[in-house]
Amino acid sequence: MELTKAYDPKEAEHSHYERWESSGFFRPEINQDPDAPKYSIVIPPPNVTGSLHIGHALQHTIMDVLTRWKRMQGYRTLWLPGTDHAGISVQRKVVEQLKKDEHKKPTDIGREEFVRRAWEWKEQYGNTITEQMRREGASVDWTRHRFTMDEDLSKAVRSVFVKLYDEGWIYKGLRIVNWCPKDKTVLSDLEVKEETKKDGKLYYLRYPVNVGSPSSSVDSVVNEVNGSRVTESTENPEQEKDPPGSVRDDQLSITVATTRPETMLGDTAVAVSPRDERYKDLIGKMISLPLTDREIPIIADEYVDAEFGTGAVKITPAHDPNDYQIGLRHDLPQLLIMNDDGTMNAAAGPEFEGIDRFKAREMVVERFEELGLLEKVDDYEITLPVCERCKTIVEPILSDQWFVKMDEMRDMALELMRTEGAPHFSPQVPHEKVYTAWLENLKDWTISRQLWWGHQIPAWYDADGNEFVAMTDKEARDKAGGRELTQDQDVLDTWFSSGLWAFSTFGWTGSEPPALAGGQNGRPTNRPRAHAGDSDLDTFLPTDVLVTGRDIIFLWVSRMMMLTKKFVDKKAFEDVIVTGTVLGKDGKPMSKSRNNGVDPIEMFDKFGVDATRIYLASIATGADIKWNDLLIETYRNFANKIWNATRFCLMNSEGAKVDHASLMDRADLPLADKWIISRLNQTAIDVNKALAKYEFHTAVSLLYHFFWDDFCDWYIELKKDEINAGDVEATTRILTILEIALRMLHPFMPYLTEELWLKLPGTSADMLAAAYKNADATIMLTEFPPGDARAIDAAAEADMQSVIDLIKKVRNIRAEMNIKSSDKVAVHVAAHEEMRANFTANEAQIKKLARADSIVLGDSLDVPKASAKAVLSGGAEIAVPLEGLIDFEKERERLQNQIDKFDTELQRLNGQLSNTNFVERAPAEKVEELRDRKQEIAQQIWTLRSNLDALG
RNA sequence: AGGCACUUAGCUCAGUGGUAGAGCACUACCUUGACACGGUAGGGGUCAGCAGUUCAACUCUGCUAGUGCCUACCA
Repeated sequence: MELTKAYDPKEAEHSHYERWESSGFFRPEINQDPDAPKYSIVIPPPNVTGSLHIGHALQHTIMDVLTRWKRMQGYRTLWLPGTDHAGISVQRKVVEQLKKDEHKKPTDIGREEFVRRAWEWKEQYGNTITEQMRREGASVDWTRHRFTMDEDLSKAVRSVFVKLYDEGWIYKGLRIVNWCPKDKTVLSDLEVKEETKKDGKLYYLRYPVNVGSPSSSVDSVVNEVNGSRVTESTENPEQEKDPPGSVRDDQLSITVATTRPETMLGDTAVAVSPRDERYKDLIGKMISLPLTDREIPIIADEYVDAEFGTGAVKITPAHDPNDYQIGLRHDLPQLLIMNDDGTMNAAAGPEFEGIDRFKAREMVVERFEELGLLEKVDDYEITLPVCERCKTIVEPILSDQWFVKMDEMRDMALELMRTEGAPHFSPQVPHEKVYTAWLENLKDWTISRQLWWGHQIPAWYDADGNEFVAMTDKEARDKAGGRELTQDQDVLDTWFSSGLWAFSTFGWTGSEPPALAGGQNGRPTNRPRAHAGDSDLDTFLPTDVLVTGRDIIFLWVSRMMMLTKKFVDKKAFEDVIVTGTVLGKDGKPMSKSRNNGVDPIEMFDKFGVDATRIYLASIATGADIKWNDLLIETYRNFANKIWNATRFCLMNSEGAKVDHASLMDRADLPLADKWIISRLNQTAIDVNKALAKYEFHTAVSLLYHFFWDDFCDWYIELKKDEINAGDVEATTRILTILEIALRMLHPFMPYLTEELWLKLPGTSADMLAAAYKNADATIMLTEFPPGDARAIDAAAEADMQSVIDLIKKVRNIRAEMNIKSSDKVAVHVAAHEEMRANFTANEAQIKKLARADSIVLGDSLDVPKASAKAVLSGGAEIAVPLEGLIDFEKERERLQNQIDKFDTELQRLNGQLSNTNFVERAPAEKVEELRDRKQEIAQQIWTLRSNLDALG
């Protein structure tokens, strides 16, 4: 069979996936072993609106490597795919479409029609990412694909809501929430990001105090304050340190500082510190709030920091969370002055009604200036809360919303961490600590959203506003005694349904036991084996590992942990692998605005899926990485190397085929074969260990160097002559070694390895792992090489090292002495008997790779002066006679160089060994090791010196 | 403000209480019957700085500097 000269990834990517999928290879049911242990992963469901980005590719690679590895190990393996309904994102797409196509607003078509169109949108565009996942080679079980708004998952959502409500863990109430005026919905704290504005302003507004019956004491306070602190000039440095008390004597007033002047229209008090001497006597007085006809009190509250600003704070309970709390303490009215779109409402007064909040801000400031009440405006760097998705500045606003009480759930999660260390994070530092700390400070979770797309809240109201929470409207009506009810118009936060993902995807609906018998809700199952008759919930939960990014540890991971514990009484997952961030070429996070994004599909096209995958796997777990195409190129080249190594093996494979028996009787095999078998098994053992620890980069590095350095650079080169000569036994062995190596590479490079494996002579369905007996031939169902410790042959490795050392030393001489590659040399070796025997046994290979025409072995060297020399480890010495070719100056330099290197080491060793502290306190083994080393080096230096002297 | 992490070759990054590594880049040679997406041989590092623990520190501890991330507050 003839392969093309260079590997073309597209060829291999073309057909295998479809065959794998349609053959059911991705399904756990492919496993015929009734006692197979299970392995399960649920995918973090990407948004239906999303398309694949490099972060997905990274996470999917890790999940697929684990899934394929475990499947090959014989586990009943499930990687469950799915998508998230992504409330706001989809809603926005449909709104845009509606506006563009029909110039309509959602309210023009009504809720029912809108939701119908959202489904339509989802059906039409929502599978972009699932198609892209096929390209990635992701071995997910598509027959178990779930969508967060599937009927069963929706049922699960309602069950959870009802249960939490009944237990008092879900409540509805008026709170200050984060409001996005563009999306017109509330957001949870986690959906709000911060943006720093350097050009922010701090406005100082003067509020006149009503002096109904001024007491003299007030006057004196005022005067004192005024006299010592008030200054008009903003340039006065005094003022920076010591802000003005700002109560003026001509018109008694109090100055407040604010970054949001428009909210003064909703002020219902001004607060000062109870310990602030400046204002002590103003407490209880009233203020005529400018631009309104309202009078508001001056109150004292601990919250106020006398040192900050003017020491007086305007209180707007309906538009600021802290003010809200103060308002509750002092029983202040809560005056809402904005509409849901960020414009001012009637309560803001006729002058401002209907005006946008930012325009209103300007107007308020202008009016204050006209009234002589704008004391000053300072530049002020401010961080603003913005909507994570649309970047609109979020407005804190008083609103009636649904919340989940988190204290008990938090305790459950903390308990799991404390008692079981669950989930176990990789890397553990810093995530375990961050996760725990976050839980400890957890606040209630706002779960209602003012959207139409999503799970409508299963709460109904009668005409009097009584609340009925139930699974269906019928149930609710029954509860209400048949009265006419209307359902709550809000939907649930998308993360509410995602929080159930670990168990809702396995058929849990909360009402009945899952379809497949067994599976009582909440029954802990500690059985190690998963049996065919069990429900998915029993079989696959807890899942083994969750692979995700840092950004959703709180948003999703923690909630899934809590809700799964609460409703199924199991851990959602044992481990969490937290991937790092793939940064753009400029070292900054990828973003549209920076235009530094990397499209994984482009990478697939340019370098191949396998090269991209193994590159992504080569990034240390959790580490951020700056993107660099050159690195993928390394693995593109690696793929080509594998391709060509296979090509070489196949070129001369007449009569040979993969045969594992050929590696069994190792004792009689040539050194190179013993050596490569030893290396192969050691690599397999180490790769398995690395994967078990989620050290994917270590596994990649082991495989890369085994394949490239050991297998290609040495083994193939050593065996080349035999194989080219048609030695069937030698070819059988190399094909067998190659086959095992391909299996180890498969989880990382599925397409290439499948393509090549199928081409190897002798591969067939008979070679599949025991659990997959009836499946068609595929590398993905062969056994992942476990590595056999008995095949590790230290003596063979040492002998091979000796041969390699010899060849390298001769090559070095050749290169440094500028010997043409076509010129053969004679190699003289002085070595002890055992070593000589080793060299004799491998003479042909040494001659070939060192380009020597003769090897002269003896006790000592007997060569002309015009020879280049070197020492080998193990006390041997070599010489290459270079009659007429030698450059004595160059040779002297070369020898001196070698001496210098050894000398540096010798100095260090001498230093250590002459230190009595070291000799006495270091482990005897270590001391012995250094003494041996010193002796060897001293000997080598002596040899090199005498060679140098001999040159004259 | 608090917390955490990072700083290793020109670049991108691994790594370890006991001789400092890879890929790319660089230098020289090689179109040798698998592969130029290749081969061979090289050059290149006070492991950010300072102090401490230790027989021994790139590795452990503390401090300093720079970088990045997270959490909270921000009238």
